[in-house]
Amino acid sequence: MNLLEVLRNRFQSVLENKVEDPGRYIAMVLPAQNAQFGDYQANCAMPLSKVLGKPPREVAADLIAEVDVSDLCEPPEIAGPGFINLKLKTDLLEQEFAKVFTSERLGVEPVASPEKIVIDYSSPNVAKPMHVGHLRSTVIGDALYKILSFLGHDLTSDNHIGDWGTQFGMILYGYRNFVDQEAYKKEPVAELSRLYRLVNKLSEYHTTVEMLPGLEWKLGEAEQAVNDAEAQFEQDDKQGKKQLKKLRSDLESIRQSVTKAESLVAEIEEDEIYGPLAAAHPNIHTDARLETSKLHGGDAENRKLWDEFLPACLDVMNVIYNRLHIKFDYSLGESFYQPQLADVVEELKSKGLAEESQKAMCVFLPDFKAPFIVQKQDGAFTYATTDLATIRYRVETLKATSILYVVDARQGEHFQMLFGTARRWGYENLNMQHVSFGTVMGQDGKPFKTRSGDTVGLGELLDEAISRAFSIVVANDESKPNGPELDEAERKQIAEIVGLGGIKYADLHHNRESDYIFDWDKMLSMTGDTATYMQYAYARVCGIFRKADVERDAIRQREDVSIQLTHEAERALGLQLLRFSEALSATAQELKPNLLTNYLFETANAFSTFYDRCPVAKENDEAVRISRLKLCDVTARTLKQGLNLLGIETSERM
RNA sequence: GCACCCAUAGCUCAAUUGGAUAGAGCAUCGGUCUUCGGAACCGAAGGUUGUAGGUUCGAAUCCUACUGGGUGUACCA
Repeated sequence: MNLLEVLRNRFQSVLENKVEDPGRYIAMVLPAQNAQFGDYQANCAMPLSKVLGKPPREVAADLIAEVDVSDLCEPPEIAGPGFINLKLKTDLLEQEFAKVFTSERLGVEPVASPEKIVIDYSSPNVAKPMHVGHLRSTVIGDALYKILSFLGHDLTSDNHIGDWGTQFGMILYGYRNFVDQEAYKKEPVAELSRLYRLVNKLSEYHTTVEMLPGLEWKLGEAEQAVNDAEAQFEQDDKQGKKQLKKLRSDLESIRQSVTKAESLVAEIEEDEIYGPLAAAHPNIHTDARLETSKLHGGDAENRKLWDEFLPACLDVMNVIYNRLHIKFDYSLGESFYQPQLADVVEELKSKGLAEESQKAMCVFLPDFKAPFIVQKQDGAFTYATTDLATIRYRVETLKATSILYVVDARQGEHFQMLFGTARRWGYENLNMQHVSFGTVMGQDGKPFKTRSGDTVGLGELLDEAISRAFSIVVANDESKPNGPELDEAERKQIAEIVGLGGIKYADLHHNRESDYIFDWDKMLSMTGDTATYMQYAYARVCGIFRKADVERDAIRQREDVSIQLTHEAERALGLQLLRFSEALSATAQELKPNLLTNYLFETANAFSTFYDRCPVAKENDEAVRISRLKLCDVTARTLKQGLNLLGIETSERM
């Protein structure tokens, strides 16, 4: 049973007769902010006071009189301006706990109307090595997949791999001109990735050289503007001051771009290897694009190379996914939709949605100045086209009623336009949602650069996490009171669980919408609000059963002993465990895994307090002992289930 | 230029979407300590929620202006 829902239902039946729109008032029945106010609170009396024309405390008193919660709660109390504080009866908690105790699903009921949800996450680009940004999408997406599935929805995960874009042209060009066959044979993907970076660098060089005069001219203009403004500033007011400041900051940013451009150009030209290469390939930028359009146009040679490169790239990606224990139902990359793109554009044209503008085929949407380009001047399709084809496929073939995109916030505008176009195209009943997340920043507070290629590789990241976890596992094992308990293989396995859990948790426990600073030490820290803390709590519960030599199954048979939540810490833990379903609903509602991590942290916390205050195995009174063992059992199952839904594993020993 | 986002304790982040005294973790200081697993527990200190107004019973949250930062912005994905 979802306690919050039950309470809301009780309020609903009364509120329905009082106001037109009970919904918003019902939503004001909430978990208590502070334990001193009870377990739940209803905050609707204050806003209702206006509608009903009565003082809020009087409204609250009426509500209390009419809402029948006597079977659930102690008599409600009115506090402050009109808050209604609700404290659940302990014997209700005990009854409910008994139900959760015997429930496989820990009291979580499947949703009434399941949806068919396609969730799109990870979506790396085959040419570039995966980095922490992909990790964030992957980890959040996988957690949402698991949570929504557990709640009873029908989920399909789809890894929309970037395997058909401009970057492939660069690889093709690189392979044609610069490949080191030895290296390619040894480690094909590493070599391809080198080629990509090389071509990218050289073409960046040429575009920069082209841009530089324009930039320098702009710099001169900006300097002039600042000088003029300074001359005239003297008698000017705030307005002028502000303008000057603006001009100066413009100047500064242009100056920076010029410096950056100059140093890039100098770097290449002075380099013994890059310099001659750049000189020998003046048209690399357009030629690489040409390779892309040859591939798209069905060129046999390029297609053959593509067929050769792609499996190798996928293998490398799959190594990472396997290590993270993440699987996809589908991995339909951009190339999969390639044959459908022309048709999509035709359809858009025939429906009058797409029109030609500046030789490109565009969809113009009311709220946007920029067009949504579905076909470029040169006839090539864009990722907008692919994304539209993908929507059509997901709806018509996969039967999706809902599509979730776990993608970087920087693509927000793209998705708004995509959804806008899709709705006009005929998918107005489809629920499309951009599950946006913030940028992963470096220690300097600036976004991780992906182009320069000097980001932390995901493989190394996992290695580092696991090796740090290993030394902690060893240290802990060796300091156990009765000597070490784990052999080498167990230590390694636990280190992996702890290390990977640490990495995933670091991503999940932030509100996904905010940027966050990537920090090795925090990510892999083993204390505080971390996966380890909860994994450790789990291992301690298991330790109780093991040391006391009690089978958890045996405890489940003890129907003769009822649960008792007499001690303050027992009651707090019991109530917390009953809220699992509430936490999952909130997580699914907001698509925010951090709501679940918060819940689990609070649960582990409540357990640690209980564990400190209430003896379990040492307790002499058998009824109390069994009751506490039951609490321990549900704690263990809740932590394990909750962590698993986040893609984090547990171990009975650590 | 236009659009969107952000600013919360020394640091990293929360805040159930407008609720009561803004909470955690880290770091700091103090206590528990012959441990049912101390990777623990309890406590203290730390805040004019960027600034100034406004809306109302009530604002970190909504509105306006300002300051400082970020992102996107016609053919990369």
